[in-house]
Amino acid sequence: MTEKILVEIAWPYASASIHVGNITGSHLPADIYARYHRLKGNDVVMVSGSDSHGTPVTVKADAEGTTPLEVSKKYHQEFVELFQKLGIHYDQYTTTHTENHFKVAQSFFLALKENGFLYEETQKQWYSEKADRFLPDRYVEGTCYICGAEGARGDQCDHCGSMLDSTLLKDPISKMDGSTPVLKETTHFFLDLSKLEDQVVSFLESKQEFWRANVVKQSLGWIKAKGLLGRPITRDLEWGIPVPVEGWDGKCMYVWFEAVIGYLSATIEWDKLGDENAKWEDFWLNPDAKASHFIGKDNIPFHAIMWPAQLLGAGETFCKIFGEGQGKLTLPYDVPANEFMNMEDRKISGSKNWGVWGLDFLSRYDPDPLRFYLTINMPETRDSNWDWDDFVRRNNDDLVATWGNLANRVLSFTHKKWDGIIPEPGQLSEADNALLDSIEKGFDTVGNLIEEVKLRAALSEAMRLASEVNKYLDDTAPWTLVKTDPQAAATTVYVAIKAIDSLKTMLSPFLPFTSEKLNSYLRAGQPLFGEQYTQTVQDNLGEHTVLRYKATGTGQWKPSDLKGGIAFQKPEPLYKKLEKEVAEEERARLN
RNA sequence: GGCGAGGUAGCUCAGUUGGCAGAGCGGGGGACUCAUAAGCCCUAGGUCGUGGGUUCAAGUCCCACCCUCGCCA
Repeated sequence: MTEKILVEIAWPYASASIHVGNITGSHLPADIYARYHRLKGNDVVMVSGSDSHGTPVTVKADAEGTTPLEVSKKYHQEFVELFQKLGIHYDQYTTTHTENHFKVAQSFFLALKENGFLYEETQKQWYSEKADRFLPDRYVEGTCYICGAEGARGDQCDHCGSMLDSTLLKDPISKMDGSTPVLKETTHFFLDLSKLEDQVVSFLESKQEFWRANVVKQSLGWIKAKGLLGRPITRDLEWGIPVPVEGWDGKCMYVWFEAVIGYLSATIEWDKLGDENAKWEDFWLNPDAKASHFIGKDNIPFHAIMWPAQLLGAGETFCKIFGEGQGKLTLPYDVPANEFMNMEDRKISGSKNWGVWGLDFLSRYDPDPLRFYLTINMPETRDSNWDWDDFVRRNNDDLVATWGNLANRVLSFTHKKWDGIIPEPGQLSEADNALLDSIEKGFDTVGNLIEEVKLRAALSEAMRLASEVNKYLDDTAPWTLVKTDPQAAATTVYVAIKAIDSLKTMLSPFLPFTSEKLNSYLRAGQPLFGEQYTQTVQDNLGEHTVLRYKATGTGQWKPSDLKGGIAFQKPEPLYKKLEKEVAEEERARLN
């Protein structure tokens, strides 16, 4: 049965470069999952985009003396370039600053309003008369009213660790312009989460056996602690999506509320730009569709509590207001949140330049070694650590030695002794069949692990199978056999090539570039995967670039059916060994 | 402070319902030579964060504490 698989990745803020922690946290696991399902023949749509709105973008623009639009466009272009070079195959990577997203988000807002899940409330907030605007809590500094420490932020005091009520902060100063802010009343829309609490709780309870423990337990624990309270969904901002209600000029939707709606709007944009087979309704109004959110642990409450609440609240009314489709919006199938990756035992930090940035890495190294290291070290159950010595070691001792060398030794040997033609096998021995059976079972084992998003284990299992082929070769020793029994040696080599051809498929979600290269040796003109391309979209807000995917791949998640007698080109090594000194050089780049 | 996750071999991590502590890599030794001095075989190693408790039996269950990370509308 063909499944509808929606793969949704947390939207990166268009105000800072993407580092290895971001990649291993969400984009990479999502891509591996999506590629696997594409090979399985399922209908996959993988969506995300740049979060163009929000305070970080505005702050960056102020700092650089430019506009939020320019800042967001610059980072968006950078992200699109990175995903292409790293092979993150988005069907639709867009931005939140599009006419389409505005319309979807506003319809969503109005659906919640019509269904009675919004209310208005007036609160006091710091206001800079100098800049003529309200200040986000974390951009107000002052003296902590609990411990008396200076330099406390409006939302938290780093000295005593307390969460603060920003309006009680003493001697406040605006971090944006250095002025002394004043408290001013402002009215906002709130999402009435208390009315949705019961539905969210039963939704989470239904996922208890299936979702990762940290996701379910943290979410249920949060709700149990205080209950779900109303939460503001609008802010006093110029830059963002206007509140679609008369008399609300100068107010925009809060990004936490608006950005997650991007999953829906990106799918709708994908539909509009695609052919008649591309239907957003198949993924959003279909209870059997499987929608998974790939996020970091900091984002759990927004995807496991807020977003389900938003979807439940909008319900069938969204379609009515939006004017397309009919039915209830589908709730998430899974939220496989990852923990964090540290850099050389310290937290990754953009401002301290402590990290490895995706594009910078790819200017010196190939994408697959990065994907390999980030997968085998993925922070699935606890924080993990990027260590340059470990990177070099994993590259040389695992990737090159176990898998790269296996492919190279077999293909080189065959090319030398059989003139570049895969030999015809004779009768298969017990050992031959045992190896091929083992590999065949691997498709189920590895596939199931990927479906459960246990990607470290999945990759380890595939590597273990590669190791099994190495053992098989040493046991059968075709380089000796070829001197005494050429037909037996031919059979052995054929079996080994078939095993490698299968492993290439099994590893291709993880290592797409080198798998494609290996595949091209054996099946010229039959690529495993499709192609990425960019497209410029014009609308009332200007133009934006989207990254899209053309599904022209021929790869299938099943054992090799390669026949003897096929000519193949002389192989080149798939990976490079790295000098040990690389680790020292790279560490010197930090900070 | 509250909630959640994590703490197991030198390193990175597995350990399902309690039942003789596991893997990969690194270290030590060996046979081979197709291969990127890669691969294969053998081997060494651990007070399972700490302290109590339950049990015939605890990495696993209970209590307290320590450390790391995240969240707290």
